Amino acid sequence: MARRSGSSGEKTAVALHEAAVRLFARHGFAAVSMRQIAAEVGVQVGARYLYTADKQTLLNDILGGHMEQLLATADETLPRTGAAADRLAAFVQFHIRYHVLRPEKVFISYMELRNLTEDNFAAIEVLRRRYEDLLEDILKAGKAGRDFHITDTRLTTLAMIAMLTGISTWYKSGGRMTQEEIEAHYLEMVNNMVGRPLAAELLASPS
Amino acid sequence: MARRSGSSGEKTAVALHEAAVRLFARHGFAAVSMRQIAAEVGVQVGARYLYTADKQTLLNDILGGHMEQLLATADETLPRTGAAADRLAAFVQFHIRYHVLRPEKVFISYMELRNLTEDNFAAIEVLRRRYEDLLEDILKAGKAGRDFHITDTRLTTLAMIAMLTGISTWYKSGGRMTQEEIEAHYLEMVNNMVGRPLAAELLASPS
DNA sequence: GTCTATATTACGATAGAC
DNA sequence: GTCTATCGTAATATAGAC
Repeated sequence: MARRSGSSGEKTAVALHEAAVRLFARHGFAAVSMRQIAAEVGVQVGARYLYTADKQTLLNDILGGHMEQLLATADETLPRTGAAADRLAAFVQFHIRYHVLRPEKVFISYMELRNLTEDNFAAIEVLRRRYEDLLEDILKAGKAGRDFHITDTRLTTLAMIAMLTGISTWYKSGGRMTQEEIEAHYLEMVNNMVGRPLAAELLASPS
Repeated sequence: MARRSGSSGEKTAVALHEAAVRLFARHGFAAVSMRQIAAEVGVQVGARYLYTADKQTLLNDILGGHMEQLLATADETLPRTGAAADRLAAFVQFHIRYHVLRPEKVFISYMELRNLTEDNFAAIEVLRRRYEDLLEDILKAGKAGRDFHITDTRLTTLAMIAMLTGISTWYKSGGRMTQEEIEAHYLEMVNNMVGRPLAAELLASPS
């Protein structure tokens, strides 16, 4: 993705990357041509190949870049110590906010995995697993400390991530609920899932 | 694959449908050509058009057929009366079993929505919403009867369906857990989500 | 850094032979 | 019921001009 020098090419590089993300999200990788991406930013197809060797590399750059950035941001945002319940709440909030802000990249990163070559796919899967492990480590800590009542941390991890990521399939800002309300509600459901139905009990029997 | 001498059109029709499902699931609608589908069952591309008017109709037939069959099977399988908790358990079991048996159609029905024309998409969305409402009606009944402690039935519906459908992204028969174990575990999580952490409490403090 | 032009290949869809 | 042949279009990727 490096393409240096003080050229106007830097602007074009960014524009081409963003156009590709937008078009892939809307129509799918296979349905979008290099011509369309070029046209979207106002250059000809020949210029498109100055920035990425081929279409496969373009997809891999988008997916790999997304996962790398997700992991880097998670690393610098999430606390590594403290009560498991607090760490879980932090993860839920982080995951929702990060994904709701980048619906297109999230969508592509899930939908276009099968259009990666075998090697590229394997590398992305390693990153994906690393992200899942951030959550599973929290669940394991909570289970070990008897804060969480979980039968299988791996299955719960997958269930939670599927549930949380699903938000970005329907979320629109300005919808029926604010992002804060959605976060609060999903946190409540996540707490319930780990056997800490605090909010539910309070709501069910107010004193 | 094999080419039959006096083969009937009915066999070819079924084979072409199944080949399309398999190829679309593996490579995506836009990435698969009518030629490939025909070749997969051993006929030429000209014959492919004897069975479906065009590629868009083929996709719509697959997605529409899947949703219609899902709704029909749900209608004849799920109880419409009884305790909300029992109806919820029945829904969870039905959903998991139906989806785990048809991973390819489930995958396509979610991934290829954007490749439908506007009209076809709208029709599929109606069916999808109708299925979601089967679950939401159960949640509403449980909430009204104070069996479930739910803040927002619509949000909980979407969260549960995302969580349950996610199973088909990783499930392989012969994996670490049996299908029965997976069902039991997901039912436990679903019960927790609606504020009925029965299993978790029993496990946490056995007498 | 971007353009135009082009080589090569493949697509969806149809027509007419058998 | 299926085949072969074909039309018109568009794809990826490259070469060379400016």
